[in-house]
Amino acid sequence: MLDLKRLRSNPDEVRCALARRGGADSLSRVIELDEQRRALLPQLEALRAEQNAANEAISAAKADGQSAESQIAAMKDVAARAKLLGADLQQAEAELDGALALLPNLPDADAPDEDTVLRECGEPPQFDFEPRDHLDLAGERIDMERAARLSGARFAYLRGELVMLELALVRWTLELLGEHGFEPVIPPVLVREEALHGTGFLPDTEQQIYRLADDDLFLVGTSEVALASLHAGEIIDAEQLPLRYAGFSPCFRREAGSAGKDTRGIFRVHQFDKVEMFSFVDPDQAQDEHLRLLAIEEQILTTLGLPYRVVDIAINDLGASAARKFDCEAWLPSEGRYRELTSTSNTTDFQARRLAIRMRPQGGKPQPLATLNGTAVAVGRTIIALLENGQQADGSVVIPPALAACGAPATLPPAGA
RNA sequence: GGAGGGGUGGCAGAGUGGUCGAAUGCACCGGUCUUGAAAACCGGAGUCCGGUAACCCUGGACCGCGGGUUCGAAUCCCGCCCCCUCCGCCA
Repeated sequence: MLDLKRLRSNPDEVRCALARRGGADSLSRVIELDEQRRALLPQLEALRAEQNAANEAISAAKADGQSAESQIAAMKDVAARAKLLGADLQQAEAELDGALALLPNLPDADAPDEDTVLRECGEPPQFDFEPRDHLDLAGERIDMERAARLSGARFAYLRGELVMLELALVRWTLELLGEHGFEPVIPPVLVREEALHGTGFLPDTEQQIYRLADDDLFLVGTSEVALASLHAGEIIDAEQLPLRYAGFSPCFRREAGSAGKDTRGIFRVHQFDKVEMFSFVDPDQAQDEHLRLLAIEEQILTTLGLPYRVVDIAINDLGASAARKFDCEAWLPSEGRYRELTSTSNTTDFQARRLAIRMRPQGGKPQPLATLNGTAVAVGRTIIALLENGQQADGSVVIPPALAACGAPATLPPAGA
């Protein structure tokens, strides 16, 4: 949610910023509705003031044992007018809220118009054989045919050593994030609609979200939703910031509209596990924190020995809540190209405003804070990258030594062995 | 799932139609007193939306959330959310 006051006092600044992502038109509608609201509000408040004054007079009269019939009769009319005006105002506010909710966050001035590769790190492995893809390497340890029988397309059974690999990966990541000051969290994955509105996934991406109609609950596509809501409605002392959380949860995505895309394997599935970083910070620290999250993502990829590149995401692909976004894409030998593994967004005060999360500077007034999120490890895709980059001629896979300490096997035997 | 009870300011806790934004206590901040501290005493303090350039001032709103009744609602009525107790069920 954008700041109405800023929008009012600097409409041109906001319009220019929004124009970069094609949202300038809806801005005029918001301004119009805001003016409408502010025209109605004082009228209603004047009537209320009149009522409040009359209430005192009536109570005083009654206390003195006098009749207040004439005043009560007069106030009936005022009450009736206030009721009508109140209905108008309510309607105007509802329309304003609706229009405001449709406006995306203002992009960072540095966010590019086109995806921009910032750097490539690590060397894609050279094979003296034709590299296999992750499904071939995994064999029945990724069982999609049986999963399809159970649940339909884009589901998988993860089996055997790959389960141990996942658990080691998660454990290792949470420990690493702990060293960076992130508290581990396992959040609910079924949430109410407000949480999705608050994080900007609604009304932006409804077709991606599973809904349990009987219970009015939604399955989250990322623990970002639950972590952001952790402090919803709170005022946090500035000295307590930054607050950093590492959420571990399954994620659910309908993938409606991606028919035919990435249909082989577990690159794009309806359910996957993910460790997500989430930070609440002073707005002045938001850009630094964003770079910090990106650095951690890179540290993880580097330690896992995965070649990757960093992409500064184009404004049109930011999503409603992000002002700037960096993706890390890992090299996939079977495809001969980089594919998205992690993503980190600076959502500035956009989510904090919607969720009413504020900070209180020492002795000062509450003000919005900034929130940021970043993938630490998207387990499924990371397993893909580990399998494909660590593969040997015989189909076995060498697992990065860092994971051994958390219980991962040093090598995975070839499929079917 | 069944039966009851309850949601009031940072916390505890009064208030069942009228000068209630809300008693009282604790905690908090400032002051007086004191060599200093404690105690005592005095005072202050919430959030949001307008009027405003404005943290002064001023109008309005906020007693879980949303409606309704009424001249007037923390208080009465309806719906929803949440918490607690008992029974049943259950990983």
